[in-house]
Amino acid sequence: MLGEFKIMVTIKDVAKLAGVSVGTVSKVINNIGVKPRTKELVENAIKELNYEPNIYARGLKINKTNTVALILPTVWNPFFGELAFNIEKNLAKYNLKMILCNSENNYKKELEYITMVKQNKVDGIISISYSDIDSYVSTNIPIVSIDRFFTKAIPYVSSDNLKGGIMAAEELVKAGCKKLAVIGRGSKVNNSTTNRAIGFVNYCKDNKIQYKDYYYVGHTKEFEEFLDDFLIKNFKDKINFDGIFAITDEYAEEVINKLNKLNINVPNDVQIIGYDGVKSHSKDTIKISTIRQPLDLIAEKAVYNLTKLINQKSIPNETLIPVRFIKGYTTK
Amino acid sequence: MLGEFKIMVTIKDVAKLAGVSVGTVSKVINNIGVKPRTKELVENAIKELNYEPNIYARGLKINKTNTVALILPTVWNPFFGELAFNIEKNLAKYNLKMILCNSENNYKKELEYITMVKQNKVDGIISISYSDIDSYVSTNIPIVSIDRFFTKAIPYVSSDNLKGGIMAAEELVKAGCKKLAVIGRGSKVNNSTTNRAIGFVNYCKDNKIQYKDYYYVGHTKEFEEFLDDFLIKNFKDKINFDGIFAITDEYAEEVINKLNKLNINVPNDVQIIGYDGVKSHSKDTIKISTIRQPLDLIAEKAVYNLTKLINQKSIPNETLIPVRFIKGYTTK
DNA sequence: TTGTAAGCGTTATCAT
DNA sequence: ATGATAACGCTTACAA
Repeated sequence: MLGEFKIMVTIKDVAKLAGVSVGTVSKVINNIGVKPRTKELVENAIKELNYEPNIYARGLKINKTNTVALILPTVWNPFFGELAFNIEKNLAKYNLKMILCNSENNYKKELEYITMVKQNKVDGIISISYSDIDSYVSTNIPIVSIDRFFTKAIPYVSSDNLKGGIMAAEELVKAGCKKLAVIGRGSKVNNSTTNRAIGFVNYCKDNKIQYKDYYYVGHTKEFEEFLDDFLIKNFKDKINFDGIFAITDEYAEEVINKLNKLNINVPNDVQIIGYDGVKSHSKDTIKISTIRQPLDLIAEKAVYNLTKLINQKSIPNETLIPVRFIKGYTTK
Repeated sequence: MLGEFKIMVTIKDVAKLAGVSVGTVSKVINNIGVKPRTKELVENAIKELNYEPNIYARGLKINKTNTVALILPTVWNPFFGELAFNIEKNLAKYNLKMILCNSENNYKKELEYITMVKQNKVDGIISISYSDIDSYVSTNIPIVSIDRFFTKAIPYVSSDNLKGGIMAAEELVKAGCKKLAVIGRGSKVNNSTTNRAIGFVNYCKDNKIQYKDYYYVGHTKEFEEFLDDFLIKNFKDKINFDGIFAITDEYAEEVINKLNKLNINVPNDVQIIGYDGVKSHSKDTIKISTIRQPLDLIAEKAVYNLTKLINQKSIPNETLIPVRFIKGYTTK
């Protein structure tokens, strides 16, 4: 039965029982050349005593924790939930454990975890932060950012937002839309969403498609007004756009709900494409047409990059993961 | 700037700079009686050197990690996401970090984490497991279970399922229902859902209300058939029940969708109450009438109990958290 | 009140 | 191939 021994059994006990030295036991544990016969002896002793190496003693020597901190705004959210799930899964491949931190966008809590790296509590950090902590973060700790880049040279992994924006425009056009609009909100430090809008706009310009840009930089509260304004002005009496790219699925949903209230039918009057492709759980299906971020691949790459960093290898500063259009009911 | 020093600064360096002994520095760190003047000296040195105690060295001595493992099926799910969020939040109050493990109901992965307690990697465990790991778990490791109880004396925290079942019946009756049914699925080791059904049935019996029990013990796949069967038989030509208690919101949704396909209107023809009251994110609203599990309180209590356990204090084997009925659109 | 030093369990170096 | 031992950074008796 597990956990049966209150008293700790140490490498010394194993050595004594096996009739060898502690050094030899250590070698067996770490797979360093020992005679098969000796190895067997030691392994038997380990089994018999139910021995587990004490990770503190080991950590004190080799300065590794095999633990990584994941900092995100909150895991209570389908997007971050899916991401956290995938990060943990990928860390497990490297035998790394994940400490989870809900920063709730509080930069102090974020910094606390960065301190942990120095305390040797974690080997590295994967961070999704939209706070302005750039000036506190030094580049010589192993840290990988997801979804946004810092002003400093902290490597980041994100979906190919620019391409995603292009794709959204492309798909709306393919579906027959003639008058496009992009709507969404972003902060100064969040370039992910900005890039989506830029990609969209670029495509329209390059292909001479009529479009209007309603990308708003500022706070959530003001954006509500901004959004209402946009809808009233453009959909109350006439229908000014037949294709809308909402910068996130959340905004897409909001737009759809509000359009419904104005008696505008989606997708017949207006077609809508969102961004993210969030699923509430692994078997969930996507309803809104969207540009899906492959969170499994983003997680995989972020973890891979972090392990490189932990082992002092260099990695590219930017890693872009391709996105895909998923058709839902909001496009024809 | 954080993380600026590659070379580790130790307690010795602090002692030297402050002109005191390492013992004194240690005392300052651990708030043990030192002269104010000395304290100041040491604290200045700490600040100047940007010193952070090495948790491994400390852990080796005092055998504490200030880390707790949370084992759950998957964080990629609104219910567990909310729970994980709240657990982390409450652990933080005690200065405890949370290692997250998605077991995906794989008992081997669960056991791996239980081993970690022995390795001193974590101080304790909070586990939501529906696997049959009872025989592997010893009671002398600090572990608190959520939502189910083990055959062994492992303390658990859960919502008051029995009361919840009673409440569901009560509310359906209050809303005018005369012919009730409870439907849902449970496994042999999951007594949470079983208790909900029992509570429901008991209330009906006690109050002489017409009811039928469709609680199914077995696998998900078979249950699909079971559910279809139930609906066809009871709602295809006639309407046999006007009030249904679904053991979880998920099942409630399924029932509603399938009833819609049979052209049965909810709540006019049939009223439905679910269980859980899951929110996708903190600002989400509840749509289905439901018995809500207060995951914040469950988390709080689970963490509290675990800290007691870690400090060798005894705690009650069972902790029940009251539930509340939340009215949604599925009841009148 | 402060300093000294042993020891926590492991790894790694150096002999053997 | 194996054994003896120093060292990792800290806490904690105990001594001063």
